[in-house]
Amino acid sequence: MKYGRKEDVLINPSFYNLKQQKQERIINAGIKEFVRNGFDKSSTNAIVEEAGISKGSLFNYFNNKKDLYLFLLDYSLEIVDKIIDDIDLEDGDLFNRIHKVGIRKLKVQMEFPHLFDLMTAAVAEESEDVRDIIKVRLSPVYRESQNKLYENIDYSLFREDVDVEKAIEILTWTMTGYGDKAVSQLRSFEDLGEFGERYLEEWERYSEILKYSFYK
Amino acid sequence: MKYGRKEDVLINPSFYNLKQQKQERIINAGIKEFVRNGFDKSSTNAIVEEAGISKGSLFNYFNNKKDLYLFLLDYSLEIVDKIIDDIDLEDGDLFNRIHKVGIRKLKVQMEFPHLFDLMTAAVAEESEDVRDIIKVRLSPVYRESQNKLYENIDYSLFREDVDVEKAIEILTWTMTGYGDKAVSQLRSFEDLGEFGERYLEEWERYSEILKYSFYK
DNA sequence: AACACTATTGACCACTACGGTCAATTTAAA
DNA sequence: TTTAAATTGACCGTAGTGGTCAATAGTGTT
Repeated sequence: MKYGRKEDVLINPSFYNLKQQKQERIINAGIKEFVRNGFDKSSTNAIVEEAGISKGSLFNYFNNKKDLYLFLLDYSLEIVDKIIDDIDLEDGDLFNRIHKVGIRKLKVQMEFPHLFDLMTAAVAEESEDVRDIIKVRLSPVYRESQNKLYENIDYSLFREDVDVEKAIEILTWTMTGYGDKAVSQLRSFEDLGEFGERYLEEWERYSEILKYSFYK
Repeated sequence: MKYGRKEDVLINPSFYNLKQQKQERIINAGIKEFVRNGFDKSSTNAIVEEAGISKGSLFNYFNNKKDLYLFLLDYSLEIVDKIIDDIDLEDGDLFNRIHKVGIRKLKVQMEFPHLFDLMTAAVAEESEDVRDIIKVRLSPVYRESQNKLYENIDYSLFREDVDVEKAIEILTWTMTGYGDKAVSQLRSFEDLGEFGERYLEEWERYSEILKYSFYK
């Protein structure tokens, strides 16, 4: 057989035959461990324990630790790609655009809480085993996302006396800041749907403050 | 001898006889490793390598890994305490107060780049060997710092239609955001003094934007 | 009930890195 | 030259690593 030999692919296709719930448990367990400890110091034992499967199963689905990592990275990048693709370039209002992206991100985070953290961790990853290939796979997505998120933005909506670049930075930092705060409070909520609504609603308050400050 | 037995103290006093430069190298190496990997996964081998001393020396100065960690934590907390004590309660302008604290923090970070990160990492530390004692030592300082930083602030300076609580959050997130950005750019500068000046100068730009937005 | 086939397990392997020790060596002081 | 103190790094028992694979459990077919 020329194509599809086991050595060529990251993953054993039988992984996709698992119940979706189990797939998600494995994906989340892997992401969580790699985010927390980086590639080298992450333990496959810890992953199987968190996922509630055996070591043998994990290494049945994935050839080795590295392939597992790369699968998770690709998995995350595809999701980001979809979000980027969905950006509506017609709407030049930065606050609208960020709000829409926020909704999409939130929905993903309900299923995969640390998925976006994996990408920021990957940027800082130092392990020689994966550093080079991370760069190859990550940088085009990064470039694209940065470009498209700010493409065709209507800067005339901003007040003339405000430094647009710095304003956008403040907006970004506020977003991540509020995101972190929300995640840290998430433990107390059981109904993630309700939490999501509250989250988006309260985000509007922050957004309004900055919009009032930065817009004409 | 009743007091000062080696078992009772975190540190062998001969550590203080070392040249200050060497002390700082050891402190920074330890902080860096513990911040990056947490207590359990931090390696004393990595620390001695980074510090440029031998394993025997490290365990001569400190009884064990745990005492080293606690020494570094206490060392950091004392510095934070000093900064808190220096807050001028007469000045009710939040922006002024934060600016002054920022200057103090910056000076510390010139000598100990990751010192404040050790405290935020300590909050999230999960190792059972140190988790309990961290809480005991950390929480009073945290409480004090939060209280005093916002004590006697003149809220009448804020516009009536702005949510002060959220405004302060935005200010905090902008501070940490810009701090992170600055640290990530720090590699390219050799003269830390000059960098510090630029840093504070540019911080003023962000501060002005928010001040203009939030104040009457 | 008996069979065939796949999915899943966890004991096990060779190996690496760990925290900590201490006899031997270097350095500094007297 | 002698003595004392500071520093080293080879070495120890232990624990945890990524990965394997014979054995077992589970499922569907006849």
